[in-house]
Amino acid sequence: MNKEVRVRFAPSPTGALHIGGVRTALYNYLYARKTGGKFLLRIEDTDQNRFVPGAEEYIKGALDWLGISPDESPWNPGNSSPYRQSERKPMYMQYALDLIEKGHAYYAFDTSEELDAMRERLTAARVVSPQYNSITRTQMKNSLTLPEDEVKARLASGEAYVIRIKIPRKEEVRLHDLIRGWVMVHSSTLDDKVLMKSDGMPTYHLANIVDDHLMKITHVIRGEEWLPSAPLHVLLYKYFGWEDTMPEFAHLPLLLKPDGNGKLSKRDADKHGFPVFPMDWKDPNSGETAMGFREGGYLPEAMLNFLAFLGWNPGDHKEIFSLEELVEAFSIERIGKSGTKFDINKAKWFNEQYLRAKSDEELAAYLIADIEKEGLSIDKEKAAKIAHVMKERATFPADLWKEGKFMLIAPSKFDDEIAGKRWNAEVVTVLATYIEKLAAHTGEFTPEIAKAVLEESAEANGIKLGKVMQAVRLAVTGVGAGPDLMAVFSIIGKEELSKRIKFALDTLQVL
RNA sequence: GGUCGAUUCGUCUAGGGGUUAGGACGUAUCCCUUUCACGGAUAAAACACGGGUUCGAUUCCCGUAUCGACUACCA
Repeated sequence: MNKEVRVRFAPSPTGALHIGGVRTALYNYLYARKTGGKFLLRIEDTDQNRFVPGAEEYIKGALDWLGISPDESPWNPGNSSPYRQSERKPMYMQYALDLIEKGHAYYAFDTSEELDAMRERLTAARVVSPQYNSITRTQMKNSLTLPEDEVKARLASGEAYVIRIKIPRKEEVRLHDLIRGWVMVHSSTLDDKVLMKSDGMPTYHLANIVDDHLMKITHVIRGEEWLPSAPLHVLLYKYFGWEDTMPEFAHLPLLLKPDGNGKLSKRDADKHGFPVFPMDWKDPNSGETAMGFREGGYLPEAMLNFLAFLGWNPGDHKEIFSLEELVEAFSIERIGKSGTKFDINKAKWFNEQYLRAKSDEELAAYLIADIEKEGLSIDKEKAAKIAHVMKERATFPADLWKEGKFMLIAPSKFDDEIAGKRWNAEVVTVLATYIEKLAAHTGEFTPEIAKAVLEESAEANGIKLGKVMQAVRLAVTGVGAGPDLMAVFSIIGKEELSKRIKFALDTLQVL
């Protein structure tokens, strides 16, 4: 009895895929996997004016990066081809005509000037919401008001026209939403939406219903911004006679700005310096590049985890979920109703968790790439050691090198504040002794040995090691903070260490 | 303006007619430590308001307020 679940993500290729869209895709993916169903990607490119080159590839790339690639899409079609609405163009007219035949739609010949004039007239007459509806359509140029002959003549002459849905004057439209329950809307508040545009393309409303039906979509999971037009869609299913197979609806809460109110937008990204797009996006028109999470150093598994929790939660206290675990735990019932502010701090926290969970070897690869970008080189083993001591303090892979540069590059200057406070005759004595003992030492230079030798150097001069540690760190790294110093010594190696200490001894003055 | 939706710590949220209203991020303090970070511990921090219903409401109902979405031949 239960048919296979089929869900779709249906973005329009008008630019970079917004992070909110990515979450919608994720929820669709999770639901499909959870139920053993299929996740399809349909490109909604019915607006030829807004087509942006590269946007389709961007959408595909973003989903691939996150590992939530669709089961059916323009690139790996299933049995519902084509997956681009522009390529499905020839299919829609017959459905619109069917609606006209049934008396649920009509031709309209009004020019945009006439539409504007109508709205102005209504506004002037203080009509609350000026729209093309059951009242106003009686005063416009359409197949409901014009004589049949004239309509035929106009159509035959190739005059531009649109097809509009004929919304009933008085009807209660009931809509069931899996997240919000029953929503009731009166048809008098709906307007006669355009179904077929004058360029022969369907609008979203028509295409969406026809395609979802033909593609046997069982659940429509989309953003809350679609809730107001959902009653129209319900009406369309009814008029087509597809009520029995009408999909279930689930309208997701919106992603909001981190401060103030409103939908999260690119402006917020610029304002707060965090991305809202999954990957870098170069706008082909303006030439400007918008920052992406991927290039910003966010790990795909961290993004997935973070995004999943924006509007959904498993109901227990577990927070770190792999994709597989998300699939297992996911349910539409546990999706929240209210809008969610975008908290980049939480995203960073997730990133840190996943970064630390990675092996030293995996992290070393990032480190090596960054190091080679600067024309330097390092062997894998050493890179892994650096990754090991640096990963606890990194948020992004790039931090490994950014914060750990001193491992390969000797300091050329020293933090003045620390120097002023900590650099003294005792340190100089200890370090001078240390260099000597280092030179005498043979064999492997482990952190333990580095420490033992340093302790000897201090004791030999009757000085407590703890008192001079900060200054020792300063001498070798140039700064007052960093990972375990003895581990650093071991990684740097005896020779380099001695060199750095000599430089410090020559450079820093005891006041 | 109209229609629809939403409302628990600063943020993400759990919960649900009787609870010390729980967790996480962030913040603060303490511990660990040669520093910073990690880690551990602790703390401050919330049921928008007003009416009902009820022995009892943060929880159910109704209003109000606030916020949001939508209001195109865009999706």
